[in-house]
Amino acid sequence: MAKVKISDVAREAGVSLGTVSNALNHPEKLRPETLKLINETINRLGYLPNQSARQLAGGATKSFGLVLPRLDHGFSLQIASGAHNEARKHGYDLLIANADNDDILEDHYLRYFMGTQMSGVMVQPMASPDWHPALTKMPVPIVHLDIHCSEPGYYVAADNEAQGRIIAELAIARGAHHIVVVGRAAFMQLTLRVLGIHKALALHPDIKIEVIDAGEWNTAADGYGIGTQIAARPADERPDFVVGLTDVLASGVISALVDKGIAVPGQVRVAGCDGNPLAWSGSVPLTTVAPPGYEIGRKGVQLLMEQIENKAPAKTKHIRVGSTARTVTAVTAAEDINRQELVRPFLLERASTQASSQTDATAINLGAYL
Amino acid sequence: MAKVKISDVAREAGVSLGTVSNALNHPEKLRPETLKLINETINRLGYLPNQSARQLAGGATKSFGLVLPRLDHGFSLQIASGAHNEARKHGYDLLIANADNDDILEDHYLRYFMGTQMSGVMVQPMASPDWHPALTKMPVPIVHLDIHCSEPGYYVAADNEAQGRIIAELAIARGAHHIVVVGRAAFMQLTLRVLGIHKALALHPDIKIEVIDAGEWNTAADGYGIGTQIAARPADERPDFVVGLTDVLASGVISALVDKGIAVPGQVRVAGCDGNPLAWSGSVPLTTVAPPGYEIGRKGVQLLMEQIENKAPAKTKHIRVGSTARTVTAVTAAEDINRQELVRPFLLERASTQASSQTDATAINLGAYL
DNA sequence: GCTTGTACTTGAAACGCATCAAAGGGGCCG
DNA sequence: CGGCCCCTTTGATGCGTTTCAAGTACAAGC
Repeated sequence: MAKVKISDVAREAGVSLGTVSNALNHPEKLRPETLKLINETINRLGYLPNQSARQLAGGATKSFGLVLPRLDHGFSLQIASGAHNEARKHGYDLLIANADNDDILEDHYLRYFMGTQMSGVMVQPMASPDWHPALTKMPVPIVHLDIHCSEPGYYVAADNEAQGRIIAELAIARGAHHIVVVGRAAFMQLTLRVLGIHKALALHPDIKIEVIDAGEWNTAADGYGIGTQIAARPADERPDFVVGLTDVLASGVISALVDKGIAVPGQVRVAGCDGNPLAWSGSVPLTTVAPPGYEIGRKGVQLLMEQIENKAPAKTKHIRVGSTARTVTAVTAAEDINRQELVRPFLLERASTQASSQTDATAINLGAYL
Repeated sequence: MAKVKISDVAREAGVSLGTVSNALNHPEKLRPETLKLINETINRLGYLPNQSARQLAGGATKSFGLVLPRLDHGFSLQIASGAHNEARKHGYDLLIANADNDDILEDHYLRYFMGTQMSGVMVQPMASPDWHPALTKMPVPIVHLDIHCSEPGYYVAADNEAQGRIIAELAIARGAHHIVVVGRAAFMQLTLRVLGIHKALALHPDIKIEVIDAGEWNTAADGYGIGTQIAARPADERPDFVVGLTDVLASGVISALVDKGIAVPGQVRVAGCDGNPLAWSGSVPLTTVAPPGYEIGRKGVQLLMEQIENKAPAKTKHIRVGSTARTVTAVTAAEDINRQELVRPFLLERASTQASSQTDATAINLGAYL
């Protein structure tokens, strides 16, 4: 049961070590008969190249690492999916690690990947990537996903503030008079969404706005609680438009309202803010703003490729990917899964060597989304 | 920007190579001052151990590989989640690869993992694992998940036939007279579910049963189509109980029925068959049979550990994990996520050196589930 | 028959680290 | 002061590859 190594194959095939190696890596250099003989021997012996040795001897392998905060969040999955397809397109493997909402683990896997001679690494960080500047200085290309900060480095993110604006304008278009925003803005992304909502509503002082904290984890149960509370209000204090900062929050709110006999969207409209078609299997349609996770993953790999191919790439590059508002049902969600290759959202790119400040002032044409 | 290696650290810290290595792997062997000095130097230089070299020199690392057919299927995520937690508990890392429904890729990643000196590898295979007996013979522990075949090897699977029985008994308990099963039994798992349903209904000849193919991919859209068709039937030809072989199918059926003005569950009851709380964010509750993905992942890692720790383990071990029927809503689903550590479903284990035939005849006490 | 060139093949030298037998440095006892 | 033992540190060795300069064999051209 001892592992078969390259020297075993060489001896068995009656050729030298280097020839077997060539058969694996530069088959065009070998005479067809030799190649055939070696391949047969490899199969007969069940030889499997030791990746560690290959990497050690040959430098980086064609594979990327992706560290995600959780796997059960549809948005992360869309990122993984986009990154996967783009990586395969360039002939790279993609390995995924689950940090399980634990920043120690996140750091651990990040170091692991960087130490494995991965060609590049991507993270969807839980906190700001100021978090460990040491890693950014490593000689391994790294791209931060779904986050947008002023540190030098490579980032691909959705424009969360724009998402807030989109939702707000949606509410305005629907003639809302009283909006309730549900959720705890614990993460930067959510904070920006709230900011966007406020900015958009600044022009409409007649619309009343209220923000309700939903508990630490923004779960559906939290949403259900808030929904119940809203339902209990006298009709004239009840909002006509509820925004869940997260789709599951919105979903919980809907459940509660419906349970209490309040018509959705008849009496109260509810919108979400995650746009998570992969996870949305609800029978009731939900209008939501969809940050393009798939596209973020794709762009992330492209940035990695760019760093690999250019010897002296820009030190900093920020990409913002636009979002779209849409109504998803289980049916459209399923279609999306098959259609996602076609998605080509509006992109806004900027590259510079030290222009972190520039990238913060961005005007996105919202008209196209509504 | 050249990579810092262990010898750089050693020189800089004024100690020898082996000492730095010890600081990394056997810190207890070092004098505290030395350890501190080395750690400081490591941080100052930004040294990151080369995993390839470590693995090459030191043999297998403490990490497992998991190959999944898709990431956007909640069931696979539950597996990943269970495997992750169990692996971490034993101090192992878990790396995940997405085979993207492509058996070439599945094979590719499997070989990749085996070649990387992983301590063990798990697959949720797309086809039968007869598929590549060569890999099973490799000197790397391997466990097949969610599949149950007669080949020697290690398997952990849900009892899909029992799932069918559970659903059928649920229908009987609800007084169903006419059951429609929706879905294409393209995979072994689905076939077994249908078989279980038929077996359970064999005792009730008065109940009419009908199986409707839903198209190749069993999508929500397919379910919607079938739902529409069911709704269009005259009331007396309409079933009073619909089983979706998949949760998304059931979801599509519900959408269609509701759209056409048929009350669910008033006029027609609908049940699913995936039990996918992680993905279920619908506002309408769905009753479903939940194959314990989390538990399968957990058991998979345990089998891996067993193979690693025992020098001469059983050559074959099949584990079947029971399922539970339950009603999930977005709210309970979210709770499940936090509660999954506690799930301890009914287990049925068998171990033997050549008893592949035994394992096929299994009686599970269904009473406990209903 | 000798030279030059072409097409393959060879094997030794890294790659960066873990390991382990051996050496070093005290402290303690006789 | 010598001998012992224990705790800590050393550095040569090998892990399984890739790479590449050097080698071989053979054919064509003179």
